[in-house]
Amino acid sequence: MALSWATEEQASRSEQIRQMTIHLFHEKGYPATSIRAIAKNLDIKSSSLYYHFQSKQDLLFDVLDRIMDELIQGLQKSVAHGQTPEEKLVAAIRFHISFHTDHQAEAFISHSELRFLSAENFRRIAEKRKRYEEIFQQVLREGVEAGVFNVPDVKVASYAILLMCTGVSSWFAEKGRLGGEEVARIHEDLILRGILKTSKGGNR
Amino acid sequence: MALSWATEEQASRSEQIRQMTIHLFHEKGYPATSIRAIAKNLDIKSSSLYYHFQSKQDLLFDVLDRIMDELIQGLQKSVAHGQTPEEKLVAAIRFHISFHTDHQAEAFISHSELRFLSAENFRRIAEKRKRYEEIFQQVLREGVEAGVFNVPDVKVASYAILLMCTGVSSWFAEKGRLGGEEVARIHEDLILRGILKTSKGGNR
DNA sequence: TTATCTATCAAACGATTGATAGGTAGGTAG
DNA sequence: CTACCTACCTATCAATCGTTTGATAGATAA
Repeated sequence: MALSWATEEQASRSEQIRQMTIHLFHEKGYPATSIRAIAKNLDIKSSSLYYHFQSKQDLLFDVLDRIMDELIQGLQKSVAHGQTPEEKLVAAIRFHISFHTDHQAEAFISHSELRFLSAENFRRIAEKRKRYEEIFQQVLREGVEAGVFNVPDVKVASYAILLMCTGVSSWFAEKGRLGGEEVARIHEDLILRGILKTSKGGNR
Repeated sequence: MALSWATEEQASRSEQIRQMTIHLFHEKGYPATSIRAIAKNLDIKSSSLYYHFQSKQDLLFDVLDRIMDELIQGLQKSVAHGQTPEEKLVAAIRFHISFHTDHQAEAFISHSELRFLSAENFRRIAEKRKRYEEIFQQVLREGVEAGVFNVPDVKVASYAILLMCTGVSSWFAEKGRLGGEEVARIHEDLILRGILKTSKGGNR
């Protein structure tokens, strides 16, 4: 059902619109991206977009909502693979960073364009973001209760970790000096050494 | 000379415009903030703004340029107070976070509105951003050379640290559970324990 | 064949955008 | 008094905005 189009060899027009929207929102942001610009890049007229989406706001919400679903689903799946809190945290960090290196545009707009959502749409997306953050916070809490993590404030720590990794999407370059895996490893080390009670992560 | 207005009891009109611009850019961003909206909030007409600034782009650059100057100047001054690399890093983190909690709007737009600068203006601001980052990287490099920091990649580490703290401006609430100093202390601990060779930062 | 659905188009709507031109009240300087 | 400067104003410009309307060619279904 959901995402079934992703496996088809040819993306539907709706999906083409979503991809182009993500691309342009990443470049210029929601207010500076006109409906006409999205249409022009797909070689159709702006009025044709309204056959697929009700409004520009509707398009923004649709795109962000799907990104949040991908994020939540991926994170849940990654964390489920780990047994100990430490393993779960590493899996979570690894997923979070790889998403931000592999889907830079999606990751970027998933927080940069939040303020352009209508009040009601913002509420719905914010709720999903909270769900995403709570998965991280749950892992941290488990580690604290198990006595392996030294975290004075779970909420602040989760924000610090998330934002550190989220920021990767703003500077990471596909063709850059480092690959996504190396970047992920460096962040894992930094975070683990920062919160583990027994200092394990040496120089690898 | 510069910033002399800041000490006057009554801000000049130019400064009023800058402050209102920062406020509105923070709320809505550059493209969604009209010249008329800025003027209306100051009870003048939009055409009057053009007496003080040449263009909307000029206003954006002026605002961002001054923020970057404040950041660089403040960071240099803070770091100069420290003797050891560790002291310098703590001072840098403390300044960076306090700026992001005390001047949330300025800090936020100093990275969120970068993409709306013209090519030439972007070049100039990006250069100042680089100068700012290089101060952090220099401190880290000193710590590595002195053998007290364990940092596999100075550039990535500096980004991780900066972005973690920069992100504070996106969630920190003046009236929230934690004050700016507590937030700063938590981040200091996390970072120091993450990069120090001898694990000092215990639970304070 | 006839009817309906899909996906597009041209044309136009009022509203808003950044910016400019020209004018003017009030203060300052010679 | 005269000349100039400061800081605003009114009025207007072309361009662009999101959106709506009505029409249409082609595919699908009865």
